[in-house]
Amino acid sequence: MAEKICAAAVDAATYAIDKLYSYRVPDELREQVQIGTRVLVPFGFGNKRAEAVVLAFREDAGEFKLKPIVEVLDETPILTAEQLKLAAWMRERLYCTYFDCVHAMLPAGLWFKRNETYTLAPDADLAALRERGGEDGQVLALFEQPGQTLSVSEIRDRLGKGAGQTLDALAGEGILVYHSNTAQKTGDKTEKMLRLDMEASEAMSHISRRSPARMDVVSLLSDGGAMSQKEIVYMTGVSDAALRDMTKKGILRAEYEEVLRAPDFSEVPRAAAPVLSAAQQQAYDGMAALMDENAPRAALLFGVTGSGKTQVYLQLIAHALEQGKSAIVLVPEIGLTPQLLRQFAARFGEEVAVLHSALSAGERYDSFKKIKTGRARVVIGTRSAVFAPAKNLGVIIIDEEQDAAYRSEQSPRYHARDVAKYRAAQTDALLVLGSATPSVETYYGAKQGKYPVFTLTERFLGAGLPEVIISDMRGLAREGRSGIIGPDLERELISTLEKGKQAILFLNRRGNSRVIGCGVCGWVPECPSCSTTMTYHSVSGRAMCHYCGASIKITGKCPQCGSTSLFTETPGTQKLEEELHERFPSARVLRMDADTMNAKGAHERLLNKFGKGEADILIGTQMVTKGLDFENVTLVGVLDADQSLYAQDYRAHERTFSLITQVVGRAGRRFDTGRAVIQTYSPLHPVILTAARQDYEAFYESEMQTREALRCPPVCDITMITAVGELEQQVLSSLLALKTRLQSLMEGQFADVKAPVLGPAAAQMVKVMGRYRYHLTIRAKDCARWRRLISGVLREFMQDGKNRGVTVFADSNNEM
DNA sequence: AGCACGCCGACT
DNA sequence: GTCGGCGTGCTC
Repeated sequence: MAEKICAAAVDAATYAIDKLYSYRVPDELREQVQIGTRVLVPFGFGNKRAEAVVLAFREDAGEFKLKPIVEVLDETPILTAEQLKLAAWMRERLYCTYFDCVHAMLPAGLWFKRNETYTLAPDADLAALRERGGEDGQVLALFEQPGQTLSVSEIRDRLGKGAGQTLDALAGEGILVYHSNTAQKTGDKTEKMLRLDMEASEAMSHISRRSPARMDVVSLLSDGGAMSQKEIVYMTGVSDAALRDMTKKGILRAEYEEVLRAPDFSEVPRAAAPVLSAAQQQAYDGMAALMDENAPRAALLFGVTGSGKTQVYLQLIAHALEQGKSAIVLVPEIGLTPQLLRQFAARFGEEVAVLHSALSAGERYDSFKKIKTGRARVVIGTRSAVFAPAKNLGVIIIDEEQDAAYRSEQSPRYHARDVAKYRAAQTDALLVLGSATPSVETYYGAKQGKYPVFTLTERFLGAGLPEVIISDMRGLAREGRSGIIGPDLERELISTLEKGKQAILFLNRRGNSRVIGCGVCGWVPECPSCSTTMTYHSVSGRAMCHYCGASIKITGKCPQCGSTSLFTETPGTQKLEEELHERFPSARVLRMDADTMNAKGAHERLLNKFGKGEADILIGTQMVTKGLDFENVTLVGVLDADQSLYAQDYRAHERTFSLITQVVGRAGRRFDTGRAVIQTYSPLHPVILTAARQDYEAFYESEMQTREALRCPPVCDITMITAVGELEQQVLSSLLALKTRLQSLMEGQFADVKAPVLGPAAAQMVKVMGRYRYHLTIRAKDCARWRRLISGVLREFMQDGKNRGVTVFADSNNEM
C-alpha cells in the first residue's frame, strides 16, 4: 500500500508562512487520521510539537521529506466538512491563517494542555551515557536514574530553549522515550484565589520594607479572607510575579474556585406556544414559508423595541424543530440575559444549549457536544455561537443584528452576520436579521431587494411610543445652572416621582471614568505605555489605565509639585448619583455600572430589586439599554446624547441613533404612556431628531446620503491595514514602504483594482501597552482580486526582515 | 512568531 | 582561544 499523506493546518504557522503542510501518516494511525481530526505534529527546526487539523489527503508529497504525525487527538472528526469549507472561506476573506479559523469554531474546552515528557530508558547505562559531552551530556545529567521521567517544561527551565533538538536526537537513539499526555484544559473553569497562609503580622515580617506593594497585599488579605488574583492585582497594583513569589515563600496560599455554573433549566416550567398578534403572525407566516423553500433565504424582521420579536423567533424555531431541523439564535453580549434564557428554556427545555464566553471551558465543551450529537437542537449564544455544529440547520436568527458585538476584534476578524449569511446559504437555511434599528448595510440590502422585510410596528399589548422631549442644553452654564441634570429632565423627574413611577437615566459613555488631577500644577496621571489619562478608582485608591491595567497609588499628594490640592472629577454615574441625592433626597437610586457590577450575579440582583420597585431611579451606562422590561418605568432620560455622535468612525451616527431609539423605547412599555428626555447640545442634528421621532426611514435616507458622499459601506468597502510596533519611527516607515509597494502594484499588475491609499494615520489610540499603531485606509470593492493584492502585500511585508518587530493586519469594513 | 545558524566583539 | 551579542533565514 502506498504511504498515506495528509495536509494539515498547523497552529504554529504564522500568516506569513500559512499554508497546508503535508505529513506522513504512520500505518498504525491510518484508521484514526481522518479529515477533520486534530493531530500533533513536529514542526520547525526543533520539531516542537504543534497542534494541527487534517484538512485533506494527498497523493504525492512532491520534493519534501515528510515528517510523521505523532499523535491523533480526536477519536472522531471534530469538524464537519461544512465547517472545513467555512474555514477556507473565512481564511480567504479575513487575512488570517487556516488555524485561526478552525480555532474560532471550536470551544475553548476542547483545547488541550499538553504535558510532554521524556523518560530515560529503563535499560540505559547511565554511567556510560554521562561520559558524553556537549548538549547530550547536559541533558542526561538531569536524569538521576534509568526510568526517570522529566517534563519538557522542566528540562527547558533548567537548560534553556535550545534543548529541543538534542532531546529529539536522544529519543531517536532510543535513550529517551518521548511521551505526551494531553489532558483536557479545564483552566478557565476555576479562578485562582489567594489567601494568607500565616498570621498577618508574621507575613509582614517576611516582607522587605522596600516592597510596599507586597505589604498592601498582606493588609488587603489580613482579615483572613480569600481574593481572586485579578482583584488583588487591581486593588494593589502588585505584579503577578510578586504574587507567585509570595506563594512560593509560603506567605500566600492559592486555591482554585469554580467561577461559573452552566445555567440549569431543569426547574423552569414549560410554557405553551404564545398567542401571536396579527402582525407577529403575518411575519411568522412569511418567514416560515421562506424556510419551507429549503433554499438560501434571508429576511429582515424590523420590529420596534417592545414589539415582541422574541415571540416570532420562538415560533420560527418551533417550526424548524417540527421539520426535524435545528436553529441557532445569536444575541449581542449584553443581550444574553437570564430572562431571555428562561424564555427559551420554558419553550424548548432540554433542547436548548447555551454558548457564550462567560461559560467555563468545560461548560462550553458540554454544550458543544450536546449540539454536535444532536441532543440539543436550539443553540442560543453570542458571536461565536454562529459556528455551532448544529446539524440540519433550519434557521439562523441574529437579534439586534446592528450590534457591534457581532464583530470580532481579534483574528479571525469576522462578523457573525457574514458567517451566518454564508452558512445559511451553504445549508439552505433561513437567515433572520432582527432589529429595531437595522444596520445601514442590512437595510440597504433589503432596499436592493435581496431579502424581504417583515415589520412589527405595533407595540406589545398596545403600549404607546413615549412622548419625547429634546432638551436643548446649550447655554445652560451661562444661565448659572450647573450639573448634568437639565431643567426639562428635572421637571419630568419630579412629576414621575410624585406619581410613584420609576425612571431610568442613561449615560452615554463607557464605564465610569473618574479623572484625578492636581489643582495647582495641572498634573494628571498619564499611562506610561498607552496614550491615555489614567482614571481614578476610589475602591483601590489608585489611578489605573483601562488599556493595559497599569496603576499608580494616589497618596493625596501631587507627585509633580507636592501640593495636596488633588481633585477628582466624576463625569460618570457616580457624579450623577450624587447630583440626584442632592436634588431628590428622598428618591432611592440604584447605580448600574462597571464599579457596582463586579460581584457575581450583581447584575441580576440589581435588576430584580429595581423590578420589585425597591428603587425609584436606575442609572447606568450602555448596560441599561437592552433587554430590560419594567412595567412601572414611565420616564427615561438620555443625559448626553451627543457623546457618541461625533466619534471619528463612519458608524458613529448609526450607533447614536440605535442607542437613543432603544433607550427611548424603554419608557412606557406597558399600559402607561411614557416620556423620554433627550439632553443634547445639537438639538437640530438629524440623528437626534429622527431618533426622537423613532423615524428609522428618515434616518436611513439622510445617513445614506452621508455614506455616499464619504464613500463608506454599503456604497463602498473600506479596507484598513494596521501596523503595530514598539518603535514609532519603524512602524511609520514600514507602513509607508507598504503603502509605496501597494501603489506600485496598483500601477502595474493590479491596475484593475487601483484605488487611492490614505495614510499612514495614527490610530485613535496611538499607543497601547507601549506599542504604536498606525493605519492605511483604502476604499475599494472587496473582491477576490482585491484580497489577493492585500494578502500578497501583507505576506511580503511579514517576510521582509526589515519589518521585524512590526506586526500588520488588515480588515474590511471595520469601525475606524 | 520561534528557533538555529553564523559571523563579530569582549573577556577568561 | 571561547562565550554570547543579534542579524538572517526557515518552518511539510
